[in-house]
Amino acid sequence: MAKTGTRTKTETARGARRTSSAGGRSRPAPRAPSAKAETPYHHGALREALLEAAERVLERDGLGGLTLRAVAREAGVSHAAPTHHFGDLTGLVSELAAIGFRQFNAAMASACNAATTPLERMLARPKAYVGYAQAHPGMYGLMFRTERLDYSRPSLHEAAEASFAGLANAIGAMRQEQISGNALTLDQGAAIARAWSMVHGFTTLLLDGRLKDILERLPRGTTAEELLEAILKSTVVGKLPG
Amino acid sequence: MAKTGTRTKTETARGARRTSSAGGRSRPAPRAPSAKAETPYHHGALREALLEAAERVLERDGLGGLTLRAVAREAGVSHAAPTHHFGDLTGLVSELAAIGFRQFNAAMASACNAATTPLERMLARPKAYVGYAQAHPGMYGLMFRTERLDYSRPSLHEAAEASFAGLANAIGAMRQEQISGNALTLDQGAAIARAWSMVHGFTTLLLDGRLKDILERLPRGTTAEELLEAILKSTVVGKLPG
DNA sequence: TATCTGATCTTTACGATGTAAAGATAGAGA
DNA sequence: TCTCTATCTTTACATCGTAAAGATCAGATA
Repeated sequence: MAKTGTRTKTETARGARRTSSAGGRSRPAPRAPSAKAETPYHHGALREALLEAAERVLERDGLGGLTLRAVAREAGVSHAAPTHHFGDLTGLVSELAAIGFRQFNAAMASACNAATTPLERMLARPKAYVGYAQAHPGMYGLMFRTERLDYSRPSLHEAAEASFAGLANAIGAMRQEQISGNALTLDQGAAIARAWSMVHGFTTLLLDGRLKDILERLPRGTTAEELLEAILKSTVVGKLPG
Repeated sequence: MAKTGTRTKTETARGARRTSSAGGRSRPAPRAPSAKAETPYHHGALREALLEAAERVLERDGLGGLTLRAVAREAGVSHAAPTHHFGDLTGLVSELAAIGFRQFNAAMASACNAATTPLERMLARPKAYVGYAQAHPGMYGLMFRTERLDYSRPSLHEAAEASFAGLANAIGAMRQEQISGNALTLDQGAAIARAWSMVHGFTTLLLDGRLKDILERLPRGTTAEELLEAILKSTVVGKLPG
């Protein structure tokens, strides 16, 4: 998609760069954490810097703004630099999505650990799911909306797999069953797919603003979180263990 | 996204014009159906032809292939012709999405009408929902995945609104309540959001291939439809009226 | 120490896209 | 017949992804 923005800056913002001039330039270990200052010659840690830049661009300008060239600009390198580290846009996007999945998994795990009562244990995970998506809508869109993901990349495959495993285990715990990785009964599969579908669907619709109609018709001031909780409770009624 | 395809054809394929698609394209008033290879001067019904071309491109090449220029090529007109009818890509995409919503609503309505037993009545709508998405994955992606939709366009707004109204009514019927358009109780809102979230989430995950893991672990040969049915029945257990 | 080598980054180039603006064309009315 | 206007085509430009060739630096080697 061609950007129609007003920016007309010359592509290679080499002005900020700094030619070696400062003869000393001893940069043994990659970059002291002294932020910008000296732009390094070979940078030293471009890969990580590009991923961080990409996340900033994503959350600032949305999925449509996440381009190879925009990321390169954000990181202050030439537009072709990312290619060397990620191959192509799909590569960068996939690595960023892997980071997203890891953040996502960590958020759910920590929420589960913080839960104490059975009811809390039941609600913690889905609430963390939606909460992460609300806090990082760009990342969530990257993980679940983009078509440009390459799941054959080990990092992405593993992170996404871990996400699924966490879900399956949570459902298994709720049903007081051991869910083995191998086979599932139709009942088990339905329980997993149902939980995932509902939370993922809710999140997608919420981020797309499609639940606004419903929220506005609810008693004054009802939040999305309250709606989610009502859904979860009605779904799970009478199924609390113990 | 720059296409990296092999095509090198000159943009304005003014030679191959006419006779291409056997797909009807009746063109009412202008041009007697003499079927001579004459390319029409002003075409006469470009707007409709472009929308039909767009749907073909979408289902053939996916969301990423749906570009203004590709649609213009498919319709055999210059690349800038669509602009006059739709303003920009968002305009064309939004009008096409409106068509999709109308098809979608019609599919669900007819499925509901065909249902006879209470159980069928309960399953007909969600099954038609998923069925439409499976039959028209490109269209469904256009309606629910694209960010380039302009809901301020009356045609799109109305079609999407009708879709929501149908859902709300169905839930109301299931709960044997009259759901007025104005206000909703938390219970009602939760029921509507829950149903929509679940079916939409299931559809999205299914189209994205994310349910493959589950399906493969289920008893040999279990289809997505059977999984959906299991989900629906487990959700609705003991709530059938009558 | 001086040079070579490979990895990293920059330049340059090309075809693709969306969109704006100006030119051409034909159907409808004067 | 002539002009007007909506429709369609050409031309132009900024941006995008990506390939390929040039520049630069870190570390190994001689």
